[in-house]
Amino acid sequence: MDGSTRKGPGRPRTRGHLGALSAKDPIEVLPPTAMNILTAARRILEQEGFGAMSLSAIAEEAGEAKASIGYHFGNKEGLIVALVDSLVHEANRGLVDETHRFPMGEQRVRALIEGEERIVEDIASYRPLLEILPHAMRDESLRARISELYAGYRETILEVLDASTGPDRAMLQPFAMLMIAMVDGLSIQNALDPEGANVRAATALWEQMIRAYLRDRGLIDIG
Amino acid sequence: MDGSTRKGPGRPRTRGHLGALSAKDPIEVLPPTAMNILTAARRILEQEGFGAMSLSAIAEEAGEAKASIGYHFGNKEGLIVALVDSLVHEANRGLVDETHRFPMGEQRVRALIEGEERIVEDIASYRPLLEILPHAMRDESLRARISELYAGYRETILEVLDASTGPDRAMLQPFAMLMIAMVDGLSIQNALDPEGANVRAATALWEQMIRAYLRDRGLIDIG
DNA sequence: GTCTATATTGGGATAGAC
DNA sequence: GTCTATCCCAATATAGAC
Repeated sequence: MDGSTRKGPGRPRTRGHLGALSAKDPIEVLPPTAMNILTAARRILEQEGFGAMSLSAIAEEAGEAKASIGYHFGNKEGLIVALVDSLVHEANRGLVDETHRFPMGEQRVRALIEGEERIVEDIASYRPLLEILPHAMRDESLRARISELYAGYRETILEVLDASTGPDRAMLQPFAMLMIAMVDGLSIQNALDPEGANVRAATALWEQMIRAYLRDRGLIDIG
Repeated sequence: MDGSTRKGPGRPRTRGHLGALSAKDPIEVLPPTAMNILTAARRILEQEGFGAMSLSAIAEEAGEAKASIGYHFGNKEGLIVALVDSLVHEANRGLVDETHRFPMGEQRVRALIEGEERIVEDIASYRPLLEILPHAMRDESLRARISELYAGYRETILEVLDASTGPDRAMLQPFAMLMIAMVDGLSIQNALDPEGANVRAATALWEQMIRAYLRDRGLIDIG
């Protein structure tokens, strides 16, 4: 249980605090074996869930020895933390990339909305996060990381709305929360019942409501 | 794995299909030992999560013998199914009770919105569902049950809006989905970061948007 | 119906050779 | 750094006495 006595690089890496959008942090710098293990763990998480992430299953999927997990990540908890870090980093970078391919303004808002609609409709994309959430709520270290991810989401949305600074910021913070909540909430309904729940109609309605709101406030009008 | 060869009452109970709001279905009719086990499992799920629901932990919490779980529920899967049934039934009844204490109209809509706000702000109330969701997505029998729960939610919301029948129904179905999605999504953000995320501001904004929408459509105006 | 005791499996961790 | 072999423990399931 006490990671401080272990050998190898697997001991908890010290890091001041997790910068929300740290440039190229996390894992591409890992030794190849560690990378294999991490991506294997991720595949299992995505396809079979958290409960299926046994060390044996991960080692087999990775084509590495089970003991190598201990060497590189200390223990299972260390592996999970590294995995969450990689998920968080990639998710955040995904949203940023998606929106920044367009110049500020209507186009970028469009890209944001369309990106979110795509996430809602792609069941697999929401799965890893949903698998991790329950554990994150019981583990302070995971909770903080996922929480940073959400803060980064909110920040990106504000930026897309051209409100990352300025007087609109306070007003649009809750709006950003609603945008994110809608993605999560509709993803759940879509995953539970893709047939019965008409997610497309719901996202269309939501888009209408967004437009009405932004127009009323004299903000960007996405026609 | 094959439940068909077991002894005792624990074999999978046949049921035609799960009526969304079946009057008093599920578990109050269980023998006392089974009830103890079920409520104990539930306490553990709420307080320590799905992963902590080992048969030993449940038996200890219930003050019953571990083997009695096998006798009454067949195996662990049978217990989980019964647990989800009880959660679903209670959750649905909760929403119905909450809204039906008022006459149709503005008051009932108010009760709906306030009930949802309370859920968002009460972290514990969302927990059991969030714990179960990942498993429900991998287990068809659980998925169907939770999916019925959501269909029941939608139905209740339509009824509160006085649109369970009639031409408004098709139009308001997506609206009901958004209402539910917002509860789920904001609950997540609140659980992850009660301090950093200003959930009250977000729910207030959402209420504004709801009102504007319903007013525009000439539907119930909740002043 | 309920309990004790046990069979069996699989998980995480690590020692020690290479 | 990597691998094999092993240890220890917890978990599910069930046999069989009561």
